Amino acid sequence: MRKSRQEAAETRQRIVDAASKRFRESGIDSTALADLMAQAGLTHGGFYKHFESKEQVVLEALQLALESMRESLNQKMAHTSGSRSVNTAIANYLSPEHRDDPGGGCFFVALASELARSSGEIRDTATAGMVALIELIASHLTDLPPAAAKKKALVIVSTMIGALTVSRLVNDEQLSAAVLREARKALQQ
Amino acid sequence: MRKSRQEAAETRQRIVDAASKRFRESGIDSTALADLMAQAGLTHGGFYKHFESKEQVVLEALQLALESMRESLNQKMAHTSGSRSVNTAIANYLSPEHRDDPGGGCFFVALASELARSSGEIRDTATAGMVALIELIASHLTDLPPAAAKKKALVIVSTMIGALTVSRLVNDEQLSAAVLREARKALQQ
DNA sequence: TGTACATCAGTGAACGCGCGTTCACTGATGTAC
DNA sequence: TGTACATCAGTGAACGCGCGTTCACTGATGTAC
Repeated sequence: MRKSRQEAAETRQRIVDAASKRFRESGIDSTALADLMAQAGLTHGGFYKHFESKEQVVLEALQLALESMRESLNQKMAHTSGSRSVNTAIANYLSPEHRDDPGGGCFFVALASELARSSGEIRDTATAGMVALIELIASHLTDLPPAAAKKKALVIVSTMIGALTVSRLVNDEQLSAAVLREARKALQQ
Repeated sequence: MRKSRQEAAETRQRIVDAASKRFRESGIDSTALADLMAQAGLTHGGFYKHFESKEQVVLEALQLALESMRESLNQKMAHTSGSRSVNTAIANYLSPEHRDDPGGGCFFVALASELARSSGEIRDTATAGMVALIELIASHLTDLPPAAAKKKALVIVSTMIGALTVSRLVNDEQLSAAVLREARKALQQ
């Protein structure tokens, strides 16, 4: 039952895609490899034909999610210029749609606690992804000199991550919506 | 080897204390009951003499941590009045000491992702704790009318939680310190 | 107050389950000639 | 281009381990009289 190289590469990609989504939805520890493999239409035994360990697929899933968030924000920000584009990014990030789609959303918020306890390459990759996100926002704050733009971007990113976290945490639809709305209003200008 | 009622109550308290700390340090799933019991100086078998399930000790550990955070903030805010007291709360929350003591700090940040995936009483308790925290902050924003104070408190709490999350997530001491500092500057006034 | 019995906090072994990982096997694909 | 062999993607069973939970047991505490 050997598969062609292309099929194998596609399989591998399907596993990483599934991992990236399921980890964000259910947490890393709570997601079994058998579940990922089933999601990709396979049985669990074949996992190690593609990855050395669970940790490796975590790393690749993280990389994929970070890249995809960066691209998505970049694309949305491309339509407008300067600080208006930052407003667009904020509005997209702090939307009910993002809140209700953890599997397709920000990896930092979906897995903040697990990432904070990680180490090695995963921690490094998460840090690099965070730096890239901050720099992406800062680079669009063209009204400010670079140093001030970076400082402001730190606050914007912190508030975005915190507000999304809180909006997902609470059980109360009204409060959840209010958190997103007020954070948006506070950050946009 | 039966223990007196008082000793048993003390044992129970020790287990909840250990749980509250270890859960925040290592995550709920990653903390074994045997570990909690060892922390309390016991063997694992006795756990069910005090609790019905792991979920129950999670709930009580959460309640304890929320209450303790509320009390600690309240106490620190009592020394000054009005919006100055909010500055004190912000400074304490967004401090390197808090960042470096997850086991004794904010439960929301230490376990955000696990709490967001929880349900039932745990979710309800987390929501109530969040509401209480927001109201605590709002009640000290005496410059503003209540509705505006609550809206502002939502943003303050979001930024505090986000900044602490980011400061713990990144691997880079300078960036971590800058996030805390800039968030503090942005929120204080 | 003292005595006899019931209760129950704590122990340590055991159970059952899920999970990461390994392994022998299959048969289609890739390669060497 | 065709043939023979090597490779290897995927299967499904099995292993080993950790963990939540249960259980029989112990002996000190609590209670009834």
